[in-house]
Amino acid sequence: MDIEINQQNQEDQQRVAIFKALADDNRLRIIRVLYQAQREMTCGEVGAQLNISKSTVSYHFKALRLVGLTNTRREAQTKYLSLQRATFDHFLPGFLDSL
Amino acid sequence: MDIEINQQNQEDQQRVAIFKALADDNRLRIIRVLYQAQREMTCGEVGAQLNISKSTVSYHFKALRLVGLTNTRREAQTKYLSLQRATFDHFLPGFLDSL
DNA sequence: GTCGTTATTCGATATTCATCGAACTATGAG
DNA sequence: CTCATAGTTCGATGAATATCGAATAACGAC
Repeated sequence: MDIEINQQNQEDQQRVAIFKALADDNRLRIIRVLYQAQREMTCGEVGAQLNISKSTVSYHFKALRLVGLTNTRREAQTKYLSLQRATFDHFLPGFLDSL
Repeated sequence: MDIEINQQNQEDQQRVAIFKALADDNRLRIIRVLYQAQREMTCGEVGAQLNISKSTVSYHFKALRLVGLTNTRREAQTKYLSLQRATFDHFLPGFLDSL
C-alpha cells in the first residue's frame, strides 16, 4: 500500500518533470521538428530553426534529455538528436501523433 | 501557409499552457482524484486531499479551469469540479487512462 | 438584515525558469 | 601543437510560479 502510493508519487514526479519540459514553446518546436523529420538530426540543424542563441538552444536540449524525451549520439564533432519514443509512449500515448 | 503556421503556433500556445497546468504535483493529484472518482466533486472534497491552504487550492483550481482542463458548476454555496474530457482527448489522447 | 459556509482574490515572498554573451570543452584536420 | 567547428557551462538578470494568511465575495438559512 505504502509502496503503491510511493510508486505513484515517483511516477508523478516524472510526469511533472516531463510536463515541465514540454511546457515551453521552443522545446515543443524542437520535438515537432524531430518528429516530422522521422530521423535523427544534428543539434545545429535543429537549432537553426529556433531564433535564439546557441547557449539557450543547448539549455533546451539538455532539458529534454534530462527527462528522457530525447536521445543523444555523438559522432566526431557533431551530436545527433532523436526522440525517445518509449518515454512518449509510456507517459503520453498518442501525443506525438496529435502534433 | 502563414495561416497554417499561425494556426499551429496558436495550438502550441494552448499546448504550452496545458502542459504548464499539468506540470505541478498538486494539480496532477487533483486530476487523478477527479478521474478516479468518475464523478464531479465539490472543491472542498478535492481540496481535503491536498495538504495545503485553501487559497492555494483555489489557485490550482483556477489554473486548471483557465486552460480548459476542468469544468465548474455552481449549486448554492458549493461548486462542483469535473474533468473536461474533450480537452484531454484533443491534446492528450490516452493520457487520462495512463494515470 | 446577520450569520455560517464555501470559495476566490489580494499582497507579499521565496523559488524556479528562460535568456543572453562570455568562457570553456571536446573533437578532428592540417 | 594550433586552428576551426560543434556544443556545453557559467554568471547575471528579468519574468513567471507556488505559497501563505488576511480580506472579500457569493449564497442560503434564519
